[in-house]
Amino acid sequence: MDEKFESYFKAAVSVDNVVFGFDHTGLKVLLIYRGADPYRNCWALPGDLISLDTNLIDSAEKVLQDLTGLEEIYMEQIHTFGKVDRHPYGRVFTVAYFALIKIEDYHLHPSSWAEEAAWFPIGEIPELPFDHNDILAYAKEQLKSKIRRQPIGFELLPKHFTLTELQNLYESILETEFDVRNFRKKILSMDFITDTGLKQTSVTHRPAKLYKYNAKRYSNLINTGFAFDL
Amino acid sequence: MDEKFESYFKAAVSVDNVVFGFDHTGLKVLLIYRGADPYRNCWALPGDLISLDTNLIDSAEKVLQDLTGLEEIYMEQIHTFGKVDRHPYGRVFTVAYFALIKIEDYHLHPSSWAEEAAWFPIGEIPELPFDHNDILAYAKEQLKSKIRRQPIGFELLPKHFTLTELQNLYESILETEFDVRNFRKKILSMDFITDTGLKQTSVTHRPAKLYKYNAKRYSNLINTGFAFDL
DNA sequence: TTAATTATTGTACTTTTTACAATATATTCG
DNA sequence: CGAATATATTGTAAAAAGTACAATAATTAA
Repeated sequence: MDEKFESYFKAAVSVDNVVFGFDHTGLKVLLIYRGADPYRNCWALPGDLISLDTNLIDSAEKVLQDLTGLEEIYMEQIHTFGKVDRHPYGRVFTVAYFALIKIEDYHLHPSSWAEEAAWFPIGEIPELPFDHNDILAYAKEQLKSKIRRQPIGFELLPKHFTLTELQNLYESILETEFDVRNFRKKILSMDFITDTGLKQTSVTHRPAKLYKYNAKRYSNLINTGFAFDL
Repeated sequence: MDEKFESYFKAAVSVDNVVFGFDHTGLKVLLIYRGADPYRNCWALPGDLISLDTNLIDSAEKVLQDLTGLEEIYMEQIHTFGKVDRHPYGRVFTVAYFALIKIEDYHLHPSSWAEEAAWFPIGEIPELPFDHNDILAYAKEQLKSKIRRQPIGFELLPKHFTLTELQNLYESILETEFDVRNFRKKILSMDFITDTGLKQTSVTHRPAKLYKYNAKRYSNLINTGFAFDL
């Protein structure tokens, strides 16, 4: 390699994950409490610098797996942030991902980081270090946009869910309201949300039917030119 | 900074631009003929390594401006590629952008690179170095998806265009066909493509009316909750 | 048995999408 | 100058999708 290239090879690249979760109180984001400099003792997005011998996507997945203990998490790269002064230690580009996890599953597998992580309601995010507030805002917009056109909402719900839960999820993320009858009609007409035959238990009122997402049917539909849009 | 961080600061980051153009023969991509190593004497996406003192977006814009001489080019970041072995000189992440330019304007401002750049029809792209073929494929998908929901098709057409040209553009990019009457009805009903009062000249048949995109009307519509979708 | 709570379902109306072909306006050529 | 050629422009009826709206059903708790 020519010497003139050397000056370029002095940057670092990190990944930062915006991890979304959902429960009956609404949409939440997983933040970690930093135990090391820079910005020690701050809440921040979970992320890490990338080792030179690790692929980008592997690095993003590893951060999440260390943090949650979960495998097969829905992740998507959303944007790369590269302002010159965004990191105090030097030139650090960060590649942001968003991830959707089922909060229940997360509680089942606490990891070494568990004590230092917490869910924050989307409306109560504190001031974060670096440009993490920007990243989070960007991720939220992406989620709003993606969830309308791709069947990813289910990633935030238990495997079996009620239509009311599904509607609450959409209303919460899209910050809007749907008519109960029309919402159900539309969802069920799409034919890839199927009745499990089961019902809620331990509720103090009429139990709702439990449904599940049928990925196979969805991909069949896609192949016929169908486009999900809510 | 702690010494343990030093090993991370040895990566380089580049930008690569997928520049789309359109003429009556269809969608085209601008490639450059590399005059320097690595991959000297190959057609490739126009891109460059990022200096440590340059913001990401500025770097992407500079590459395009050097190449085309144009200012105010429509650009959008699409994805970051970071496989370990994608560059022969070391660990290089690349942030890909797509850009839309009016081919006519480009011809008006040849730059220092002009002799080494050429438009390739989207269906006749040669084998490219690095992972540029992957980047291009990704960009093409993004374009297909974006052009349906955002009024960016006009960036590829002259300021004044006919509805037939507009329809050809959409049909070409989306690889589908529209009914002439329905297409025009839909486009014109959106109310932000306005008649200039002008007509084509120098055509050997009935001249078509010339229209233009009205950005102000579009943003007004957006504020009323309107969503473009073709 | 009644009260309380949430789940579930249908219909008429409006809007949007779709399918489909004849007429209009310009140039070129004989 | 008229005919041939080439593309531009326009409407309507039928189907599908979206919207607005409220009564009944199923369960637990008192």
